[in-house]
Parts: sequence; C-alpha cells; structure tokens
Amino acid sequence: MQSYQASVESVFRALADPMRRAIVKQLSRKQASVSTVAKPLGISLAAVVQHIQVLEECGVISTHKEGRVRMCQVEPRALVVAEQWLSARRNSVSPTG
Amino acid sequence: MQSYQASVESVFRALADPMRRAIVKQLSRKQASVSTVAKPLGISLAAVVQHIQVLEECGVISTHKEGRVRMCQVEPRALVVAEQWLSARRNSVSPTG
DNA sequence: AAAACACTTAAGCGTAAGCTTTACTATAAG
DNA sequence: CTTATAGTAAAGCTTACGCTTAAGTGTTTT
Repeated sequence: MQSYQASVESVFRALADPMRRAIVKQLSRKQASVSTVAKPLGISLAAVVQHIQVLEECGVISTHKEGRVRMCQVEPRALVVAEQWLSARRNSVSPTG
Repeated sequence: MQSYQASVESVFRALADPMRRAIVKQLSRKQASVSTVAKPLGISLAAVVQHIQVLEECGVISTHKEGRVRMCQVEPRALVVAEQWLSARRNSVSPTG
C-alpha cells in the first residue's frame, strides 16, 4: 500500500511506450483488472504485467488485490508531474526563442 | 523550413531521454547553437546532433542555419500535444478510479 | 591558400527495453 | 480434492537506443 515516486524521469520513461499509454488510456476511463487491461492489447499477459509494474513504480497507476484479481487505476497526481514539466518549458520560451 | 509532425508517440518518445529533456530545458531559456547546447552535457558533439535530430523530427524544436552555425529553439506547440494527452487522461479519471 | 571552426555522416559497439515461453503460486469454483 | 482462473517470476531472445570514433562537408578567419 506504499505510494511510488513520480519523478519526471520515470513518468516520461513510462509513457514513452505505446502499450503503456494504451493501458493508461483504458484505465483512465475505468479501473480494471490485469486481464481486462490485457485483452485489447494483443500481447501476452506476462508482458502486460511487466508494463503494469513499470506504471506502478513511477506512480502513474496504483493497484490492489481483491482475491486473486489485481485491480488497477490511474493516479492523476503522477500525470501532473509531467504536465508541469512541459508547461514550465513552454512558458519559459520567449517570443524570440 | 518544413515543419515536422508532433505526434503523441514521437513527442513522448523524444522526451523520455534525460539528455533530450536537458536540451529542451536549456533551449527553453534561450535559443542556442548545437555547440552551445552540447557544452554542459558531457557527451560528444555527434551524440548531441543525433538528439537534436530526434527533437526536430518530432517538432519539439526547430532549427535553422546561420552560416555554419545551426541555431535551435523550442517549439511550444509540440509540447502542447503531450500536455493535452496528459490532461485528457487525468480529467477522465473518475473519483472512484 | 591554409587553417580553424561548426557541424554532419557513417559505422560499430554495448546496454537496455519489450516480448515470449515456461514454470510456479494463490485463490475460487465444481 | 480437483480443476480452472488470475496473476507472478524467471530465463532468454531480438531489436532499438544512445554513445563513440573517424572521416567528410561547408563556412569563416588568418
């Protein structure tokens, strides 16, 4: 039940992968189990588990077990870390570059 | 003078690398030449050129030549693409996950 | 013209990332 | 108790990535 660190480094790294972005996209609509997340992705369950680990370690999602099922949900606060980095860069660009 | 495409895929991919984020950070403060960008990074000039190519192809920076010098600057619009993706995910997370 | 400068390009190298298969654990259902 | 379900863990494979070195191009400076 510990929370993981959402560093700029780890969050951008995690979201660089299209599968992981697809996972985040799905989970942002509705929390879901690992198997449910896996279905539309077309890769092995083991691969999905690995992606979910990456996303959890950087704090982009959190999970908890209900019996033998692991439920996953997006943690918006980790996304803010990346958003803030981006807006900071964007806002410090002067009109002349 | 063509503009490159800033897809979610290419922008997140580009920003996943710490060197490239450092480059964007520096350029967001002030436009600079390739050599100037290279100085604080501690890697070869050739490596920096490769990073700059990646950043330019995804539209995060633009460049133009002034004589033998290539000047680089951040393109805020490409950053917005990533910001919008993030805020879209964040905003569709319901209170219950 | 010669030298220095600012890249640019190509080749190659080592590591890391994403995936698969296989085997295993824990929970739930029959 | 047996079987099915849901996930976990480990090993190995392939490819992509970031980096270096070396050689080459175009532009200033001397």
